[in-house]
Amino acid sequence: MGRTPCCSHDHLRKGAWTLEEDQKLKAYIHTYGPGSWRTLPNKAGLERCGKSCRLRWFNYLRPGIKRGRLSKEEEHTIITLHALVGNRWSSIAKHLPRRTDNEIKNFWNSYLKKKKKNNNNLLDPLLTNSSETPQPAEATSSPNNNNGAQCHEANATHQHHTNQSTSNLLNQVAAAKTSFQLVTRDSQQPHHSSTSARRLLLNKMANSFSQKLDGNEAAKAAFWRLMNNGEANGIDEQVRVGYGLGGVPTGGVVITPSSFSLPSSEFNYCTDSCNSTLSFLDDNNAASAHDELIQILRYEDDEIISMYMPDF
DNA sequence: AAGAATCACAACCGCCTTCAT
DNA sequence: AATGAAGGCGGTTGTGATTCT
Repeated sequence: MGRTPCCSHDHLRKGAWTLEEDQKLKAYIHTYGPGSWRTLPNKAGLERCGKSCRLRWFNYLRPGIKRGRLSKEEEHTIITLHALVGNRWSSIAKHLPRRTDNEIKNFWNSYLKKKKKNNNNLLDPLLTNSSETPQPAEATSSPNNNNGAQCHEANATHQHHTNQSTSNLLNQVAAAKTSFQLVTRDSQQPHHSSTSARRLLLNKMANSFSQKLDGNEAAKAAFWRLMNNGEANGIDEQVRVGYGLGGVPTGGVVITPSSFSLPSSEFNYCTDSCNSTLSFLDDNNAASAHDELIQILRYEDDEIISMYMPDF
């Protein structure tokens, strides 16, 4: 025998809440506090499902909720966190005080539509609604990816990138406004391993470019030159390694122009400029350090414009 | 000025996990 | 241990407001 039912769904109101209903809900919670959503509607004199009351309270009536347009900083935070954790709106919301997951979700969905409209000349699977876009027949799931939707999108992008010449891609890397983000499955790396993890991921990225584009070692060398001598090439990058994002089980390495602002207060990360002493890890060390790279996101002007799924 | 298109966002739906029974 | 509702969450829809043509 389980719990008693939350409420009979007969004769319950739906749709927009009236001012009177809001006042009843607020008055009840002010007196008795939130919770016990099962019994709340009856006690508060509301003809609503407890679930509906909870939603109304958390997304609209709760004190301290910040409404209105998101600031540029908040947008950056959302974009960055979304790149790391995906559509985990409640997790993202924890890093944006006074904002609700619903609001962030709404923002992202309308943001995506805007970006899709603005970038319709770019092959941009990350920003493309897969339900609206026919997928290539050969785009299949990769065992490296544990997210079905992202996997689908990522492989489509991978195909796109493999069709580009190395020089084209490196030119994009060289463009001051282009940056890459590497996202991994596992965030449980201890902080002290960040450096080796970063080196491993950079190494994989470089290998990926050389192997998957045209197998040209020169491409990898060029990639490293760009990464290691960014300043000399007019590139102003930083490499940041972040783990343990508020307990969210993900992490990543972010390579960005220094103008790209990460929510540093929310991350437990270390910052380290690329240097010329980066060494390639051997396979054994690599496996123990961090071999869970699942995707690379490409940014321009701080906005994600494509995603690359390596097939290591 | 009017209709169409787009945007913004509140609210609902359904699935999954947690937990009371 | 099994059951099933509550709670939490992400996806989606409906609708009023705004902008465009």
